[in-house]
Amino acid sequence: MDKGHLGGGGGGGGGLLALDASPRPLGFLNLLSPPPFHRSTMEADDSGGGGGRARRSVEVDFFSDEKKNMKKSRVSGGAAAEADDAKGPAAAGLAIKKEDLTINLLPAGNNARSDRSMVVDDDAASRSDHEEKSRSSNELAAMQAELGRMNEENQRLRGMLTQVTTSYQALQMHLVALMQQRPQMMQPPTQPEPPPPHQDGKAEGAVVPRQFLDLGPSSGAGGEAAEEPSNSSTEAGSPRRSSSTGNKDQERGDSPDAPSTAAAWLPGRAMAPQMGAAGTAGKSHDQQAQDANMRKARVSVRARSEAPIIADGCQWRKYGQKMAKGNPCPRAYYRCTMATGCPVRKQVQRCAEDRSILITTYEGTHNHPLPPAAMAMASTTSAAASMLLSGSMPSADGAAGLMSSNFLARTVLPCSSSMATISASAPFPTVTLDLTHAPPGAPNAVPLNAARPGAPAPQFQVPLPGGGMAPAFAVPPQVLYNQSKFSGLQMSSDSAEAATAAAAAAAAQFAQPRPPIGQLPGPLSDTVSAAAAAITADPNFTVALAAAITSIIGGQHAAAAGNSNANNTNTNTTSNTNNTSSNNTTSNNTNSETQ
DNA sequence: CGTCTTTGACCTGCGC
DNA sequence: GCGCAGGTCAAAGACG
Repeated sequence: MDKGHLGGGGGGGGGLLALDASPRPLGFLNLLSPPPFHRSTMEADDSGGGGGRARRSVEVDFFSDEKKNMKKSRVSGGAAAEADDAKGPAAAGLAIKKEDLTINLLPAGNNARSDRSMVVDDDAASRSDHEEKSRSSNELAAMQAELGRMNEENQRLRGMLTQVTTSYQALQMHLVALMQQRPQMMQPPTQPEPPPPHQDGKAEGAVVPRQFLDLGPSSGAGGEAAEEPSNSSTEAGSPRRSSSTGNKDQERGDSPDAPSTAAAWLPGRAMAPQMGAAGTAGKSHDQQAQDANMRKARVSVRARSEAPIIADGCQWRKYGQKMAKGNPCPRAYYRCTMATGCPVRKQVQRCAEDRSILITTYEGTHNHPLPPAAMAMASTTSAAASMLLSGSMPSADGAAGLMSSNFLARTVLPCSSSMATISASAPFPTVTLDLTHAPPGAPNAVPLNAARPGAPAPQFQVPLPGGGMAPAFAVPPQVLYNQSKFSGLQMSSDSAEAATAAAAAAAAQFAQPRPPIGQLPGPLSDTVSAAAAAITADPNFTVALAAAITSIIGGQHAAAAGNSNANNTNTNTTSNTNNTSSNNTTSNNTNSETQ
């Protein structure tokens, strides 16, 4: 049954449901990616005017508002644009909060004033009445004072957020740069040019640990990154062996060197060629095997969602659909289109047992800058893949490796042994992040789309830590936390630190935001609580607040370390991250515990 | 007209 | 060697 394609999926494109769900699951926050605010996915853009992407899929984008704004700047490529948007939206989000605040609270205040005026004019008012008025005006004053404070706080947080966003962007770019560089360094085998002094990651002592940690992105010699050395920005020009990932032509092998390149990252057919012909190019068998595995490493995310696809911040193009054996639901194949030659692909399929569960499997590492919104997922997946590969690399030591991987999984997700599973038995090593099960203490498996009853089938935003990108699931805090830890521990790579930091922030987010609000003391408590409730009811506010708090927390950490948040991160990134990672991880734990 | 989705055909790997 | 299944290609059609 080769032709197992579903006849219909979207039938010609119907329409993308760019639902603008104002009510967003409070649970989702993308830490590192400041842009959680504008989480507008590229797909969202499409819904607007761009090409016919509208029909792409029924993704729910909670940030469609921002999206609309972004739409104008839509962009083709926009990494830079994204960055800018990241800030803008974020600010916008905060601004909105203020407005909401004003809307919710001022009315009461105005009324109060009116009442007061009336009281003044009305001498006949009873004394008790007068007292009551006075009291209310006092309350009003208090409230206003409180409001003012909140506004100031808001401003402050906004500033911090902006700062963090900036730092984040810088870090991201730095990471990308590193990722691009590394492949080149590790590619000597396939490149005629004389290898730098220590090129080979395997040979270089200093690099070894690093490689272990960096698998994801660089995938060292083999990862997609390796395949696409540095074509992220200038893919077209570089002579680079037809940047495997390059354009379709190249992918298809049209290009002269297609065999080695195109095949390089093409899963099915690529592997063989890679290991065979390409392999002969010069890599040792071990190296080849390693590369192959890296390429094959997959990260699967299981989450409940009614949406056909999760918005992970990246732009995907569907290139195939097939019925998979043993599952009545079709499997859809998507390819990242944010960059021409991006090797990243993902498969989306619903769980046969529980169709409410969406299984998204990522393969490969982006070879281009990612919008903040996409950083979390990307980093997480690459980190997970890295961990997986490093731990289960057949060539290294199969059994032991696998064991260590599982160990890591357990270690990383102590709260839920089922949260993450690592399988090396499959055709390709796969890490499965199961977000369908809430860890102990958590409300319980929270249907992502059910996070908010009234909300339209959402797409969950997965606050994956990794450097930021947050895929898209509205997961329960606990889940996020675990997720964060998972990523944090897993990633030893540059992104790992970011991820870790994000994780910490995430943990903190859920931990700190609300309590304070609910703890407002005094007679104002009721009123303020009501107002706060109204305000916090707005997902945007929650997100913004969480992000702000996150930034604060991050700042504290940084301060502790004697560096700014950005510096801290950058430092980690540039230097060897081992210690840093662990530190960050620790921080995460601490934060989470705090909560 | 350009871009994206659909979907039948094709390729490749794997088990028997 | 054969059949099956997974994965990808690419022509055709749909959509804005």
